[in-house]
Amino acid sequence: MARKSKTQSDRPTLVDVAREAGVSAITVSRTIRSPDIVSERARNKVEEAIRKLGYTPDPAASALASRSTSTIGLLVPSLTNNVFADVLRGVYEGVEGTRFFVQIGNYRYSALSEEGLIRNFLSQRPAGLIVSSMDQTPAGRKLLEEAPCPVVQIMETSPGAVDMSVGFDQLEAVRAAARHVAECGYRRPGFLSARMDPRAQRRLGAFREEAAANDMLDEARIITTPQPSSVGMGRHLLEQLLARAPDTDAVICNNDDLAVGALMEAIRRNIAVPEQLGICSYNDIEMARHMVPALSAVATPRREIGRRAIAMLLAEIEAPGSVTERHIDLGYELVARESTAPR
Amino acid sequence: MARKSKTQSDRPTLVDVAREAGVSAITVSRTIRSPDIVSERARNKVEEAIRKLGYTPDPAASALASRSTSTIGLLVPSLTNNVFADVLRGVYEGVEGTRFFVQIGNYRYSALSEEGLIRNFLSQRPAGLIVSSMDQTPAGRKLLEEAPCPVVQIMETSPGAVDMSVGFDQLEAVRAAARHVAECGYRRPGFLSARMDPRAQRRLGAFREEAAANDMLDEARIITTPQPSSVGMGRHLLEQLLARAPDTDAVICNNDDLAVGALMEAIRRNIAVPEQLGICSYNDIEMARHMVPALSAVATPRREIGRRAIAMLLAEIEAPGSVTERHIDLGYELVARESTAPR
DNA sequence: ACACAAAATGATTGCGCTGTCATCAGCGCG
DNA sequence: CGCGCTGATGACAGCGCAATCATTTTGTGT
Repeated sequence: MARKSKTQSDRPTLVDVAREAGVSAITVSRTIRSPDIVSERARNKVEEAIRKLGYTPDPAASALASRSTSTIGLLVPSLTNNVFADVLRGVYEGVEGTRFFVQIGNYRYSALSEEGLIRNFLSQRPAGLIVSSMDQTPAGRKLLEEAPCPVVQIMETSPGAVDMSVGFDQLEAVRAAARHVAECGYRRPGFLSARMDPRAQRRLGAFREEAAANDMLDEARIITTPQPSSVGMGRHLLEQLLARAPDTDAVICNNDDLAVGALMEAIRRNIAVPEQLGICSYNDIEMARHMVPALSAVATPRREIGRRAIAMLLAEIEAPGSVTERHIDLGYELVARESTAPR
Repeated sequence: MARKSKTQSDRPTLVDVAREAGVSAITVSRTIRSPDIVSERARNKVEEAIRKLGYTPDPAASALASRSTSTIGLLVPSLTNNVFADVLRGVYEGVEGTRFFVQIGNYRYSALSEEGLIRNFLSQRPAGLIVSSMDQTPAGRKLLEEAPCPVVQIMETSPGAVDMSVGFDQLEAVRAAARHVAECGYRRPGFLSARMDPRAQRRLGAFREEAAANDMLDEARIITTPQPSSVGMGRHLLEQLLARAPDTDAVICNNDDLAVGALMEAIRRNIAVPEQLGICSYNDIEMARHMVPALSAVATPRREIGRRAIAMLLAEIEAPGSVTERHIDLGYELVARESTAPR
């Protein structure tokens, strides 16, 4: 207990390094955190000692003393969803090589557990937070507003963002899909959607508006399920759609899984795509373009969202207030391929 | 500086709660960590005080004092790969509701950066570690052997596992695929593989053996690339294969992306699957069974691997040495569907 | 050579919690 | 009625680092 740490079988500490290098502990701390304010002589000695002892800083002690960590919290509603898998990749690309690391919280599309996770993350004094929606509970929102760290909300555009945001106009993107289908000459489009979280609801709303504007809204052609999205679900939903409205001539799918599933179901039934049935997907993951026929889709910048979110966060962490462009709209792109065609 | 923490604008501490509840700080600590050794009276008072003050423990202080965290490190070679996405889901399912949380490290199929990540994670005093291979550098392996926490190696079966392991026999699984193709009567099978990490290499080796045993090994039909796997890559590799060996009558793909890509390329070229070309996939992600034709595949227990790995880890953390079954073989399953058929 | 600013370094203290013992109350039992 | 025992509680120190302020060294201009 009273032994000097040197005698402990444990890892070396700052003090051990300091002794080895013949400097004070704080100098060691400084050569690690801001080498430029330490003389070259001292720096060399310290670095040598660190190498010799195999020293690595204890993040817990650092966090306690400095009252902040190198953790960036990332809240996503799902791990299953390909969309967030892509966002995640972008995020990890962005943190790679920095001193930060990411911790993922999955709130499973439950605003309540999202609130819990926010509370939980915040209690860890994170360096920054990325959250995947604007749909927090009032308490959750308040926590974010008062968070002692930068916060980036992703996926959608700014209205109501707490601090910073990166995304695109999801509603406009869906409208673009509906418009595209209408412009191709399809007159009786359906809409398939799984997992009806608030964002999916809003997208459906946007579809309704745009369809109505083109005088082709028919509630019977809107098929949704609260269950998770999957290729199998896409097949199932198309099956339902065709049972309820056999004369449907196009279908907009709320994501790629569903679109692939719908396409496969159409092929099984010998329904010609795009002639008898147009299919337009949402998000455009890599496989969509390789299907036969290749899927038309609204491409969304998922990976880029992750990258930019991290970039903003890091900039703001290094120099609070330095980020001037606090709300980024990355846009979307309608990519017409073979699964829709002018008729 | 000399102010009592009460005056600080900051969050309440253990001491604040203790004062509020009229007990000592350590009692508060105990009611949080092991409520059963605290009298009911004290527990109630403390819980009340915690609620009143909105206290949350500071994990950094806890980690420093107790010399251990609630972090579980998860090292994966890729975030893009669907296989690890599934493992990840299993892992997150497993930690949900526990006091632990997962931190992911992506070593991008580089044993060297894996070593760095191991070092890095270990310096955080994790509660446990999950690593996705047996292919560490010698130094990396040594670190794992001496790790002061339980370690689970996943994906493969035990030979050479450092501590615990969960996986299945990858080589036997590939052999099963080759055998299946042979049993269907295909005589000139090819093999497509992307991202030739050590595991992929070994699988290719197993294919070679089994193919040779069935007298149908032809090096010209083995097409690999160091690049990442994707559906597009699957199309590309099949294209190469057919250019080099047009009489190929079946193809075993090292994962589902490639298989889907190969299938799509075959469809584009009007090659009848399974009649002219049999396709057998590896892993069997959800979409594989929904393709037209449905893909035959060796199904691997990815999600279950994640779940079991966490389960073992948590058991071992709670009671070191309590886990008796330290090497779990979850097996695989050959699922014959439409993309292969007896001829 | 000297004064003075700037740069480099150091001593001290405390972050919030838990490990380790010591203490104390309550209880059954001879 | 006091003994020892168990279960509950507390006092104290220290985990390893960084903030703060004090001190020393170095460099600069005249």
